[in-house]
Amino acid sequence: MSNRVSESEKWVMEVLWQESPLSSDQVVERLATQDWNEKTVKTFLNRLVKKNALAYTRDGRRYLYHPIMQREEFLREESEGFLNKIFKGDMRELLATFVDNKQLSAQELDYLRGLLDQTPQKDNRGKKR
Amino acid sequence: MSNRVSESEKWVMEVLWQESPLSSDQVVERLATQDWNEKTVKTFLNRLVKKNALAYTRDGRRYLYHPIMQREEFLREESEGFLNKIFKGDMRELLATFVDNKQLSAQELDYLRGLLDQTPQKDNRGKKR
DNA sequence: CTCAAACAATTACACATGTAATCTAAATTA
DNA sequence: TAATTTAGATTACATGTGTAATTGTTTGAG
Repeated sequence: MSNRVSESEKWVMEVLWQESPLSSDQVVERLATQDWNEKTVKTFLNRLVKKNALAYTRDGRRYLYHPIMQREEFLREESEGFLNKIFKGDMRELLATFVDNKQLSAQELDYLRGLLDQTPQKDNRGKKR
Repeated sequence: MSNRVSESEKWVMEVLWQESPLSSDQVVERLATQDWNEKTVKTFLNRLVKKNALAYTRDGRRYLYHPIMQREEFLREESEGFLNKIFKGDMRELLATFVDNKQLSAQELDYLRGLLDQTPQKDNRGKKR
């Protein structure tokens, strides 16, 4: 089995990133909008445990699940993968496609400008790691 | 069969976006770096034709392939899908993740600032195209 | 203590994808 | 013309994913 969290599985992760630990039934409840059978959700919980994205503690006869993989880590990995797969790692083309085709709102543009203004650049000193 | 161009298939598309029409052998040549068996590439060509991403004309006993789907269209769709799947359509979070985690270079930042300065905003009147 | 309810674990099955091998028909060559 | 080559067409098969149903097991209700 791959170790990657699939699209459907991601919805389960989102629930648990928002609130955890939760029992499988609680996860099912919170995914009512997805209109999945309870069994389906449980399959995803199982697979996510096997993928080391979730873990659980026992609570009597049932499990309480909590994330191991963190949301930021997930987003970072997916973003990185997407950039490489679709844009061959060319950030400028990615940005151009988004900025160009998405017709960003004034707010999004301002937000982005703000980000840029605070963003330390790659060649800055003081970046530890 | 899904109509989506898969990751491997995309490499074939890239070749033909760059230069077309090409015979299958020519495509194989240009994909030498991928280290795929010729049969594998042929499979991808076939699937891409079925998916209406490629078409061909006959040239004697062989086919000359050319793209139907355009690169910009592909990038736009993939970007849109990624934004929705991973960031639930929240452009700000996407941008934040990229800007934050990718540690953009000074050049990329400048490039992005330039894009922003010319980008017409969503609520602008006179949106042409 | 026995049995049913309710969990989790296991199994199922179709479709997509990666990765080819085999089959078939047409063209080339002997 | 018969045999061989070769291109495309068809088939193959494992793994991942979506989507559950079935089986096994523990615990609470009688």
